[in-house]
Amino acid sequence: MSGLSRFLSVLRCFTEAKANWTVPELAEAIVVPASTVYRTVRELVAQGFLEPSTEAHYRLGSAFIEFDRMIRLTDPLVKVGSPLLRDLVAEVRHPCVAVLARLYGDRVICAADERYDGAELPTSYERGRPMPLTRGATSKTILSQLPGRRLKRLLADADADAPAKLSGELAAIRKRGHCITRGEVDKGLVGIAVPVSNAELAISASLSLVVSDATLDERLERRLVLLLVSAADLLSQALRRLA
Amino acid sequence: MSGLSRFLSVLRCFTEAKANWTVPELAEAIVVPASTVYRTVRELVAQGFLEPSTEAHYRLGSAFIEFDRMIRLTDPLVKVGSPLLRDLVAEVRHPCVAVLARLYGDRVICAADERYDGAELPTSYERGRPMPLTRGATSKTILSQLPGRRLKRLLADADADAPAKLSGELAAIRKRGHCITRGEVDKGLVGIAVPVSNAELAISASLSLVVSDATLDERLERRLVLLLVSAADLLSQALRRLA
DNA sequence: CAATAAATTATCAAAAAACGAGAATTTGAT
DNA sequence: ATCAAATTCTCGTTTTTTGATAATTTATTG
Repeated sequence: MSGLSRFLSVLRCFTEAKANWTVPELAEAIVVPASTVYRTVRELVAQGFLEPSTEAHYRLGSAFIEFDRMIRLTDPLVKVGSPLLRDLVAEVRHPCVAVLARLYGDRVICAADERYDGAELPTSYERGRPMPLTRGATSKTILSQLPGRRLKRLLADADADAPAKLSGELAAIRKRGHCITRGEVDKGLVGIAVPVSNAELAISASLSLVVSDATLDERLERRLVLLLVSAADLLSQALRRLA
Repeated sequence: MSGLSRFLSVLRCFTEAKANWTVPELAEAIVVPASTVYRTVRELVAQGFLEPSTEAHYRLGSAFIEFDRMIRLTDPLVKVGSPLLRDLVAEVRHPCVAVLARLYGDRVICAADERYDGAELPTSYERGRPMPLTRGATSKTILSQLPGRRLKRLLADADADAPAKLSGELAAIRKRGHCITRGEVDKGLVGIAVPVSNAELAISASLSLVVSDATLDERLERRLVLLLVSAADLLSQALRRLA
């Protein structure tokens, strides 16, 4: 282990299931001598990525909150997209969650979200949560925009026969301009997504709405697609202005 | 330069003023050979802390969004405090910003905030923004809770004669249980803060309200102090339940 | 599609830092 | 003050990082 990965192997231990670690616990988990982990943890604490918690335990530190703010302030997709999600959800006037997502390594991450006021949809999509690459309208719509070589490499790593399974569907998304999937990510929920891209800023993302399958009729579906397309258009324009 | 600081010297370049960097620019800014910075940037990109942007430029990466989510899900102060801020602001029924802040190295950082619906207060306090250690009710209230030795060391690094200037004021906060400052951070704004602490979780924080000086009369001030004290009490109880 | 410029990665020997086992020290709770 | 646990320190050894340069890849433009 070396360089950054030495630190990440520690940071990645901090999960929702176990958010508090002692040094000996960390040492055992990542199979590294305690004296080394003490040194690593000391550096992480010094930089604010970890902080002391209950005696001898550590938790994630506020540096992440600081850098997250910097992203909210400077990332074009987040900065331009967040207010737009608010408007979109208001126009929808129906329980839903709006999501702006982008590629994140070999997964997709939600970079901004907005819930319709009071909507209690049990959706997996929430800001900062990595999601599967090949399931759901949000992810597939992102994949549909990737250049061939990049897509191929990505899918090869994910799943040997993914390219074959997906290529038809991705072509359909490119043709139709949107993607609708039912229950692929969360049972009983429908995802409707449209592409958002800006080559200059190296952004290929998707804008999507998640609604309950039960409350979605054809008429509403058509309306949501139209709203999404128009919102994505505004977003793309705003991004072009930034570039 | 070595270890983590090598990576941080790159990440700290990404600011609101300049959020996009090329490798040669970074190399010049931190005075390190380009070939070294290329390697450093590559590692940061691989871990998601940077991502490619406009041709040959880089911006902060989504890993920060991911870790920030983990903090929102697991940090006791943020997790318990956020819903409480919402309730507090609703009860205030007056333009204000509620802030939950904690110590962050030699500064104070806002870990959660909530604006009264539609309030346009031009306050500096916002989630993730580091603030000065010795100015404003929010910071002073945190300082007032620190053990003597820690406080001394902290103030010595900040300002040679800070201990003398502040000790009286901090004692007063400990006695009264709250702190009110006018225009110390933002002109025309008043900060009202109460301590939030839990020794078991190693939390010493403050809960505060920022309101416009012009709209604050004595009667309102008393009400806000009472609301804060009661909210802080609820928060402390909830934290004790977690510990 | 070739030509060109720019960005990025690879190479490799010298220099520096990390490693890890154990000792020494600090810290925190009685 | 005492004790146990946590943390830092020490230091020879091993491993990585470093940085100048060369090689390669990538993107652009005629």
